[in-house]
Amino acid sequence: MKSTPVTLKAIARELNISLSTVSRALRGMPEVHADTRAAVHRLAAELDYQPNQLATNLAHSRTKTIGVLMPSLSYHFYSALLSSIEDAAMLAGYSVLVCQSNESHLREITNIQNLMRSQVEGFLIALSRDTSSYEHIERLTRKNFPLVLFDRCADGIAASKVIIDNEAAAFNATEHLIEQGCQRIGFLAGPPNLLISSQRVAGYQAALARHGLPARREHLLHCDFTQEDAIAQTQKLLSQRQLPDGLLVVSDRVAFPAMYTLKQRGVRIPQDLAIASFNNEPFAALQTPGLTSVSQPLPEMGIETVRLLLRQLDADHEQPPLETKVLGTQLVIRESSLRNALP
Amino acid sequence: MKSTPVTLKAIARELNISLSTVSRALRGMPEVHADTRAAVHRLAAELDYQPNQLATNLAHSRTKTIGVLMPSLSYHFYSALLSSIEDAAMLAGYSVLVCQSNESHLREITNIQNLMRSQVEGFLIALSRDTSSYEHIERLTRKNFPLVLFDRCADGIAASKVIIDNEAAAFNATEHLIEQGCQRIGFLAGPPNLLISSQRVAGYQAALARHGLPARREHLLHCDFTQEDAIAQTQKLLSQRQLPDGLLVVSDRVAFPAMYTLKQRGVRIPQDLAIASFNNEPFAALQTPGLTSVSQPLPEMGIETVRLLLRQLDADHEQPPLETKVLGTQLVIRESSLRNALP
DNA sequence: CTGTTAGCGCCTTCAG
DNA sequence: CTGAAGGCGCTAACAG
Repeated sequence: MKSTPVTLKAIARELNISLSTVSRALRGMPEVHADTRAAVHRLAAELDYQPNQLATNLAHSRTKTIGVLMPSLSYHFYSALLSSIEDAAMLAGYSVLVCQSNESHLREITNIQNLMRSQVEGFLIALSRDTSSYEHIERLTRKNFPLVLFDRCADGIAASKVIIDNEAAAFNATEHLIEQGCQRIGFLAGPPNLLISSQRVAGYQAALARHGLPARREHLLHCDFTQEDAIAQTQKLLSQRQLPDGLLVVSDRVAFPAMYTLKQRGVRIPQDLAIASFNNEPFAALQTPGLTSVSQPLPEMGIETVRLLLRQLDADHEQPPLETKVLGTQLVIRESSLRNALP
Repeated sequence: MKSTPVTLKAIARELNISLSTVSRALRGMPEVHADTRAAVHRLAAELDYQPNQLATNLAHSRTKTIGVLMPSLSYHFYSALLSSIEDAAMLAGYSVLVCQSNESHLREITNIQNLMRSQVEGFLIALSRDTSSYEHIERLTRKNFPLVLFDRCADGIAASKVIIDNEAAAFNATEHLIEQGCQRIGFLAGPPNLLISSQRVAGYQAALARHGLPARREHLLHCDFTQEDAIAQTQKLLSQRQLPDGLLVVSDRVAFPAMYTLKQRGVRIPQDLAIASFNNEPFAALQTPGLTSVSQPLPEMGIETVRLLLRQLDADHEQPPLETKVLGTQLVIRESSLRNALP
């Protein structure tokens, strides 16, 4: 049996004063008599009064809430990023409503609708893997609804963005493998429709070209981010006539199962095959051998994402300035790619 | 410049009909003329009308929302559980508001307050590591506020609970190590104030006793769930005079860094030290050697948790029946603990 | 310093 | 079938 919630009206009645006085007292407005204020606070505490945020927000027509839409919280990358986003938002007095698209285009659309209905004041979105058209996003931008895309972006959407320089990062990682003596470098890339995929492929190919290495078609494999597909694609790679001696991987969560599969098949890392990956999740350091991986500046990314959104939120009734923030990355080198140092 | 949102009033004015007719039409109430209804729907679609959920909820005094409070979404266990909770809740027409306590007692308290203000109709809570008193929880139970504790529970709280049989699971895992020939089994346990810790310790000690093995004080180490402490405690274990030849670990996220440290130090797994752990995260299978781990029925746990809450939600104005649901687990045996099969 | 009044956007009687 | 009126809990002028 739930007791009826305590309202302003209730404590006003109890104290025989007006509702608005109670409201003022509780919100610490100056023009309330000390005694009244004290009495109100005492009773409120006693009754464990909690303001109804729905009502407050409705009255204010302002929720101070932002909606965050991510592919999946079970990706370490996103859950870690979420923490930093929440912190930055809280610092600015905003709270956060999170939704997972589960990599589904459809769910992304309904999530956006739900968040809209919840009156979020702006969006932070990383697109789902299966998002193939951007009508739902453009509906927001057309209304000038505050929006920042991060990590998973798409070309041609007129929105602020926070990304890393995927091409440069892939270039560097590939070049690192080349410097370690790799001649035939494969790429376990992400789904082809994701921009992060194609950008990383571009960087990878640029590095190969730069060093006069051929970009073999059969060494470029696409895989979604599931463990099953990671294993399947790795096996596919292993079934080829000419095996690669270096491998770039689109993300650690693909690289882990790939390494596992390789080790199972007796491929020595890095002697037979050197590996470099993206994201530098905590487990990368715990792999045997330690996994070389591109570290993304998660805290900074969260802060920047929120900052770009706040800028739009504050620029009320003005043309919000669009901005694309490109963050730097760092290749964290571990044993999985270190062949030169080998005996 | 954000355009003003579309309201019922706006489309009523536009159509020269009353607001309530619009409301009825949009909600598919039967008593609306087909033509009116069509016109309303058309305009609503054209204007991309989104009902203001704040207002709806306020009018209904019902949010159909439940609050979920977890230690951290970056633990795979919790993010996976969240998915199943969200699915189950959605199926019942509820949405979910998630908060992370970040293992902090204080944050847990403020999270509960915030969720209360957001008018959640009930709570699903896994206690934080640092939660040392339960006043904030009992304040809820005293009001008969719908609440289910899961995974991280505490004795003496009068609430429904969904847990696994920690003692039995630890017993089985320990016994498995004994059967594999381990004589000196250590336990990298969790923080002592957590019930899951002490229950697992109890099961571990019971198994030792059952098989006439001594429970050495120095082989029982407590560690929080951070990677740093996992490594530190493992090193502590290794610095002892008599090393254990078997090790139970409170969770995979502790076991992974522990295995890493052991391998670094040249300890062979399982030959020198057999390991079993809890949670059976996806990466457990990808370790070398594969990590033996207690698998928890995540989907079932999410469903049960929601079910117990719904039961309270529906039992409006009646004494909600308390229930503790104990779920079974399964020990997934992999190479990290298989000594008998060794050559 | 305090009370009254009028909304916020929507739902729900109750009359037509 | 449709409209008008009151209310959800709170805030914000506007008077005293």
